[in-house]
Formats: sequence, C-alpha cells, structure tokens
Amino acid sequence: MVRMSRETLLPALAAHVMQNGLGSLSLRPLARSAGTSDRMLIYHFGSKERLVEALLDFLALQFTQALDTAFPAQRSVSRRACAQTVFDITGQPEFAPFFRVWWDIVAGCAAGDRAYLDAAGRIMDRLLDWVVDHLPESDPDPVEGARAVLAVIEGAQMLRAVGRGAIGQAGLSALEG
Amino acid sequence: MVRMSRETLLPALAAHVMQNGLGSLSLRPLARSAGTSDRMLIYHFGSKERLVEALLDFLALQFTQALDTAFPAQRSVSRRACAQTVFDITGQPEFAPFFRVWWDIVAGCAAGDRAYLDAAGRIMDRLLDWVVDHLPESDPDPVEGARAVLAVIEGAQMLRAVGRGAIGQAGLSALEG
DNA sequence: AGCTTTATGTAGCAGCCGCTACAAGCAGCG
DNA sequence: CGCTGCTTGTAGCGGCTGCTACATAAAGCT
Repeated sequence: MVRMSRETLLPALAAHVMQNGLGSLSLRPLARSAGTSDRMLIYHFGSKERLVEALLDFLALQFTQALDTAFPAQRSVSRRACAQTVFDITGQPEFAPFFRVWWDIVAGCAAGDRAYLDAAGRIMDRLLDWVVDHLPESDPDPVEGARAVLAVIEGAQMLRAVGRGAIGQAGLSALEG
Repeated sequence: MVRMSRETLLPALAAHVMQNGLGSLSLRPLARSAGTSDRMLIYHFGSKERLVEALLDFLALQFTQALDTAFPAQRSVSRRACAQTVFDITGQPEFAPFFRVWWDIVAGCAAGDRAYLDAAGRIMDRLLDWVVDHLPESDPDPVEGARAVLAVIEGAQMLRAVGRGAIGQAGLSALEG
C-alpha cells in the first residue's frame, strides 16, 4: 500500500469534486474514488470541514493555473473581445466540471459559509487581475474596465448555466469598447 | 387537527426553503416547520422529488409576483438606471432568502437537474419580460437591451453573493444608455 | 535490536435520510 | 347505524452520514 498525504491525495479528491460537486460531497465515495477510506481522510485532514477548506484552496490554485494555460497569452483587441474570448473558452465541455463546483461554491456563499466566501472572493480577485492583464493596452481605465468585463462575463455564465446562454451572449455583445 | 393539502402547505414549505435553502433540504425539519410530519409530506406530494418540483413552481410564481409589487411600476430613464434599480432593490436584506434559494437552484442546474433547469429558465424569462417592460420607451431595441441589462444584473448579483459587490457595481456603471 | 512515531484496516456508534406498513380516526353518505 | 374513502399518527426499515476506538503494521531513530 502506497503511503499517502494531503498533497498526494488532493488532486484525486479535487477530480472527484469536479465531477460530483461539493454540495452533496460525502466522505466514503470521495475516499473510494481516491483509493483510500473515509477513515484516512479524517486522519489526514482532521475533519470534513477542514478537508473542504483544503479542497477549496487547491481548486482555487488549480483554477488560476488553468486560466494561464488554457487561455491565449496575448491581450485582446477590445473589452468586448476579451469577454467574448473568456465566455467562448469557458463554454467548452471540459470546463463544465469546474462550473459545477463553482456554482456549489456560490450557493455556499449565499448560505453564509465563510470558507466558501473566502475561496470565491480569491478566485474572483484572481480572475479580475487576469482580465486586467488581457485588456488592450489602449484601454483608458483597465481596472474599471476589467470590473465591467468580469461582471458581464459572470452574468453570461450564470445564464448559460440555467440554459439561457443566448441572453448572456447579448450582454457580451452590448459591451462597449 | 386542521386538514391540509398541497396548496395550504406550500406557503409554509416555501418559507422554510427560503430560510434554509434547497441544497440541504430534508423532510423532517421541513415538515416540522410547516406543522406536519414527513409522513404527510410524502402522502401529499408522493416523493421528495415531486415535492421539490411543486416547490420550484410555487417559488417561481411567488418571485414573479414579488417583482411586480416590490418594484416601481414606472419605466426607468435608461438601461443603466433600470439595472441599477433592480440591483439596489434586490440588495436589500429582505431579498437575501430569495437569493439563497436562487443560487441553490443554479447549482442544481449545473448539476444537470431538469426540474431546476426548467424552473430557473422560467424565472429568467419572466425577469427578462419584466426588464423589457421597464426600459425607457425610447430604447432603440428593448428586447436586446433587456438581455444586456439582465446579463449584467445577474453578474453583479453573483459577485455580490461572493462578497465582491463593488465589482458588480462597476459593471452596472459601465452599461451604456 | 528495541522503541517511538506515523500510517492503515476493521468495526462500529449515534444520528439522520427518504420512505413505508399498519392501524386508527374521521368525514360523508347510504 | 354501517360502510367507505380520505387523512393522520406511530413505529420502523435499510441505508447513509461524519467520526472514533482499537489494534496493527510499517517506517524511522538510537
């Protein structure tokens, strides 16, 4: 039997969460899909709550890394083009697992969970930075522009999640600049 | 003992869901807060799944009614003003319970639940109609304008849910017209 | 080698879950 | 009255939940 630690476990745990969501997470199926037992998850993480905290940290990190690898490195030609690029790429099927857990995180935030709020806020801040860096250099106010772009991207993604992607697309097309 | 039916039960059930969310809904606490037993909930609704379906229907209806009572009846002076009005009003504390269940619904959509997708889509369509009716009469394209307004509103609301309302506000301010 | 610390398996606890079998009450109706 | 059908209470089933007590194996360390 291979010795395991939080670090070696986390990728497998995160993969399971991306497929099955956070909302209905339970230790035994999670452990099984990572090749361990619930007993060992509690041993390594102390409690389910702290396991989820570690998971949120890991997922936030993984997301920020995915951003820089899956997305084109160069700047967009306009705010609208930037938003459209993010929207199109995150619409591809391989991003569905991430959004599945993302909306669980948002729901956790709305329920008042502090750990979820921290993780979600960090992810949004990181995404905001990414947008700032991908706006045209000619943008008159990249910080404010990135906020506008991020808001409409997120709205479009939520609408897509509930089967109304066309509405979100219209929002993107209405972005000025 | 008062005779109860789905119809007399639903308001109490919906109230409980607005306070406690849909994600962790379980029959016994739900029944207790409605003055019944899990036994009777299953009796009236057949199964938890069908109970949730009825609940989603009821909540969607209740939401559309709340829209017309809580919001000013007259048209806004601009797209931006319309979005800002909705954002401000829905930011008041009494709307928190609705958003709590709303983000649970979105999470259910992302998980692929058909009933959640239907309910969420209906709510968004109704909200879209509402925005169309509250845009200025001078709007050159109310349908497309309403889509743009709705997308940025929803993005702003999500960002507010995760503690980044300032980003969403910037998105609203960037709305043209 | 012996001893300590770390990692793991087995078994189980108390509690909750959706749901159901059974029986009783109760209303209306002949 | 007696019968019938709708509504409700009680009790419980099997299964799942997070978590733990206990024993054991494995890996250092001296």
